[in-house]
Amino acid sequence: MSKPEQDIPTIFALFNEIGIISQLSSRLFETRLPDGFLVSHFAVLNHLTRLGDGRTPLSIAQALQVPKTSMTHTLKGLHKAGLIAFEPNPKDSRSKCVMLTDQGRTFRENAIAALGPDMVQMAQRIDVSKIADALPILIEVRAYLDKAREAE
Amino acid sequence: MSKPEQDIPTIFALFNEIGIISQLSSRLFETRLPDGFLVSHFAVLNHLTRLGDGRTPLSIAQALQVPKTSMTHTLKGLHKAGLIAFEPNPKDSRSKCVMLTDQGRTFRENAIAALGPDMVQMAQRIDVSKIADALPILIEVRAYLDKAREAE
DNA sequence: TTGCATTAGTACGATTTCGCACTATTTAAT
DNA sequence: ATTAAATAGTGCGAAATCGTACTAATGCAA
Repeated sequence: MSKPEQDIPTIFALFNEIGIISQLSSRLFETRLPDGFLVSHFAVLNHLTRLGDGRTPLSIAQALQVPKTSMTHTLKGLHKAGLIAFEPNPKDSRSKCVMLTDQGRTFRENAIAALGPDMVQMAQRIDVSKIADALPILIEVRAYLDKAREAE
Repeated sequence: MSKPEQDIPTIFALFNEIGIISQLSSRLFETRLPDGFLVSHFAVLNHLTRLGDGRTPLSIAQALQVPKTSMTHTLKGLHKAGLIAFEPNPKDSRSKCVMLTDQGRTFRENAIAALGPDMVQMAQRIDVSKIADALPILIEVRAYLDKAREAE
């Protein structure tokens, strides 16, 4: 703790691994999605399913840590595919609410099912309890970066 | 171990966190790089510094897990900026060797220095020993995905 | 040796991503 | 109430990313 410079290589290594795993998992995931859909699309559907729909584009963008202009584009794609619907935001007419359609929910379920075999295979080859052990610090790092970004 | 389906949510959570951390750290990193440079550029310079230059574009692409067409583009940018040089590959004339220039080495050092304050601050707020503990499983996951991809 | 499959790299085009600038609306201050 | 500052979302343009298809060189087999 006395010499934080010593810790820098460890932090670098973390970001290095995370960058590559993110790259690998996204690409693998996308091969399992229907043509024309990306992880960015799935991430929105998943977010709305897990935390509830009716959220605004901005709040989704912040949760997924992408610029709001990117979210506009992603939502446009989901809307064109009929997976989400827009409703006016009764509390703020500058804004909108993003709603999941039935097709959107089905799409997410199918996507998860399509990944199932990969996940099961991975669960058989990797000690998942170690992943569970690693999750808290990752969540901590995420929260830290999130705050550091706000404070910028 | 008996019911891998139970592990799937844990694996999902891992990829979820990793995706967001990757997003956050890349964006933060890029704000510290000179204008026009991205994490993809730094990653190549860093790779060549750590493991030695003289590698081929394909081997770099595989190490960083990006398509070779993306690597062609990234290398073009580094070359235009004078940070790398190409030499013919004596063992295979289809290929080339990517060499670091002095400017390339300096660029990497400056980039790391520019990140220093962020890293130090993070090392002060986060228990880095927990990061060190988490690294082995991340490396294992990376290696697994890497193999799973080859076997595709 | 000859021929065929494989490999390294690239050109090209489609799409994504994202920063900047803008409009419309809301909030806050006086 | 009026005005200024902040906010939500988008249009636009530039750049990155990546899949497909191609060329050139290599390796392998008969």
